[in-house]
Order: sequence, then C-alpha cells, then structure tokens
Amino acid sequence: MSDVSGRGRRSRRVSGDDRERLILASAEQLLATRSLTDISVDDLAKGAGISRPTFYFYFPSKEAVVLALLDRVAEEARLIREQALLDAGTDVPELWRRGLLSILETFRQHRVLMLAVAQLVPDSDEAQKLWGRIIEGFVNDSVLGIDSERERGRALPGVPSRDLAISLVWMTERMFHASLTGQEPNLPEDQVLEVALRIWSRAIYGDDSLGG
Amino acid sequence: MSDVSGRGRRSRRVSGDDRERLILASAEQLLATRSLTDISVDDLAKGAGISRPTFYFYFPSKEAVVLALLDRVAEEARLIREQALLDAGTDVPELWRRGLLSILETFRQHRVLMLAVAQLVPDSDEAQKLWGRIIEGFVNDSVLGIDSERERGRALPGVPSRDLAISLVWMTERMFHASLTGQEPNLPEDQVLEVALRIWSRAIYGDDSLGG
DNA sequence: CAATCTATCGACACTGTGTTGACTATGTCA
DNA sequence: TGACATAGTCAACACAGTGTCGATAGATTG
Repeated sequence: MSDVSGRGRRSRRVSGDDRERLILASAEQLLATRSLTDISVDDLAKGAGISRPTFYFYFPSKEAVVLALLDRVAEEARLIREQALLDAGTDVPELWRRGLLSILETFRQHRVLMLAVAQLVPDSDEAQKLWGRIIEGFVNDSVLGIDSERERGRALPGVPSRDLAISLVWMTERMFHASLTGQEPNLPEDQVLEVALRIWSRAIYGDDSLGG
Repeated sequence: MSDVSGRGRRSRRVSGDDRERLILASAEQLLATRSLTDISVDDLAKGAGISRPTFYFYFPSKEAVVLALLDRVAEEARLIREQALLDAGTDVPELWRRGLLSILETFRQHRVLMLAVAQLVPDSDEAQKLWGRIIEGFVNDSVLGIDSERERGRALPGVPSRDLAISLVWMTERMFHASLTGQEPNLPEDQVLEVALRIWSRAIYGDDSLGG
C-alpha cells in the first residue's frame, strides 16, 4: 500500500510528527460528532491546538487527513483479514465466511471514517484511487479463491473469475454500506453477512453450500 | 414519484416556468462540461440569463436543481422500463434481461446527471431519500419476478426474496456506476450487462438459465 | 388607477479556503 | 560563541462562494 505519511509536508524531526498524530486523532474525534462537510479546517486545527495556517504546514487539505486515516485503517484491516484467513485453516466455507466477516468488522469499527470516505470518493480523484486499490485487494483475494475452487471442480465455470469477483465485491461493499449508514433499502446489520454469503455461494457454486 | 416541481418556489404563472426550465437546461449543459462541485450557483444563474439572487427565487440551492433533474429522469425511466417489460411478453429470461438493460440505458443516457447525483447522495438527506426511492422501485419489481418464479417452482427458495432483490439491485447499481464512471475496478461497458445478468441468474435460479 | 403579485437584482453579511510574510525557537558547525 | 539554517507558528490578507434583504419595475386584477 502507498506511503501516505509524507502527504503534503516537508521532512521533519519529532515534535511535528506528534502534531500530525494529534491532527489525525482530532479528526477521528470530530468525525464521531458530525460529517466531514460540517468540519472545517479550522475545527481540525483547533482540535489539535494549532492555528489554521499551521494546519496547512502538516496537511494540504482536510481531504488529505481523511486519506491518511484511511490508509492507516486499510493496512490494519489487511493484517486482520490475513489472520482471519489463517485461522480458517483449510475449511473452505469458513474461509469465505471469515473473509467477508473481516470486511464487515472493519466497516463496523470504522463506521464514521467509512462515511467520510464515501463523501470524498465522488469528489476526489485521489480518494477514488485509494478506495479502488482497497477494493482491488479484496477482488484479488476472491479471484484466488474462485480459481482454486474451480480447479478442484467444485465451483461453476462460465463467468471469468475476475468479473465475478469484481461484481460480488462491489455488491458486498454497497450492502454493508447501506446497512451501516441506514441508506434505504438495506438489510439489518445482523443479517447482511448471511445474505451476502448466500449470494456469493450461489454465484460461485450455484448452490447454498456456503451455509443455509 | 414525488412532485418536485414545487420545490422551493412560490406558485406562479407562466413566464417563470420557462425560467425554471431554462435553469434546468442550463444545469444539464454545465454538467456536461464539469462536475457539480465546480459549478457555482452563479454559473447556473448566468447560464439561464439571470442574476444569482433571482436563481434563489426558483430553487433553494443547486442541489435542488439536480434533484429536479433526477426526478424528471426517474419518471421517464419508469415509463421506458414499463414499455421494455411489456415488449418482453411472457419470455421470462427476456424480462430479466430487458429490465436490467433499461436501467443500464438510463445510466448511459444520463451519465453526467448520475455522476452529479452520486456526488450529492452522501451529503444530502433529500438526495439520499430520492435515490433510495428509485432503487426501491427496482427492488419491488425484482421481488415480484422472484416470487412468481418461485411459485412456478423454477427459482431457488431459501433467501427471502426482498433480501435477494436488495442485494442484486445494489450490486447492479455499483457495477453500472463503476463501469460508466471509470471507477476501478470495473467491467468494460459492453460486458457489464452480461455479467450482471449471469449473477442474477445464479442467485435466483442457481444456474445460468438467463443466458450463457 | 390603486392594490397586489411576480419577477428581478444591487448590495450586504457571512463562512470557509489557501497563501504570504514575518517572527520565534532550536539545533548545527565554523 | 555566534552566525546560520531550518522547523514551526500565526496574524493578516485575498478570494470565492453562499444566502438574504430591501428596493424596484412591470404585469394583472378588482
């Protein structure tokens, strides 16, 4: 994943890195209280105990702050996901379930950040690219899973695995997003994983072998 | 669908309705050249040959203009969709195909509007609601189709039909959106319909009966 | 022909962004 | 030690955009 820590500041010693962390923490706190649009650079600066111009010494915009936050979460999520897949061992249905669950958990734990990112994506090329890279990561994992199941003769052939994976991952992103933000129509938070998994199952295997 | 023509203005006779149409037309034209964020109320006003304060006589914000545009397109799309389903007759696979195709065509024909709406949705409750109502319309149609195929014993039972429909419709929205805006990862525009249809088929029937 | 209503806009108040230039610490090395 | 660079800071400025108020012109109607 890209190194965002250098986004928009000159290299520096220590006390400035602390400031940077303070800004990020302040941003997280503020996002818990209101939407990104309603947070001004001044709010961010005040929250970190500095003036607005000083903020610009550390980040080029509030957007960059959110992207730095997202970068951090994406890396953390990658590790959690890796662990989840290791824990599942060789039980294939469990692999799929844990894969999806780890995505859902990341969404859940960083609900407000996800909301802010969703606000950014349509307006910012950089946000769009970063989000795309994260989605791409899920797609690649899924492609590996599909291909391996096809080789074993368990999964249906027909749709190119990457096309299938792209579709299913976007579906999952939207379903989770709608559930967690309350965007109608949506599925209740406690059912969304089961339904998603069922559709993954049918799309890949043609049946409900991933649980039902 | 809701009557948006009264959004934010006092009732009035004729010449003002023309102005309103001029503003809408101006908005459509401007959206073809740059994103909603880069269009100011002043641009909109100038485009319709009026001053900025006069704009506010007709619409409370540029957001309201986009929503009025969307409302119009949604109604038009509903009719096209209805016709498409009539044309399909009783050929069930053709019904599904034409249903999805009419959505794709609407996206295609109003690409720039869809882009503007996507920008609005995360920031505006009203936009979120209207978009939700449009999606809901597709979901309801799909539920009818799924239930009727289940009654005939052709479609797989198991997942509640509304849950299935919500998931598939959101998937389709995201796939089309990614394709038409170039958001990566995506499927090429000329393949996205076939792949979507294949997944609908597997999710509803467990096989590729909708084409392969 | 006065009263009323639609339509219009100049001018204002406000909020937020991003930049400039000056100032202060702090550490470096000649 | 003292000149020098450099990190860090912010008051003040210049903008761009939003939304509102009050005055006014033209049409309509009783």
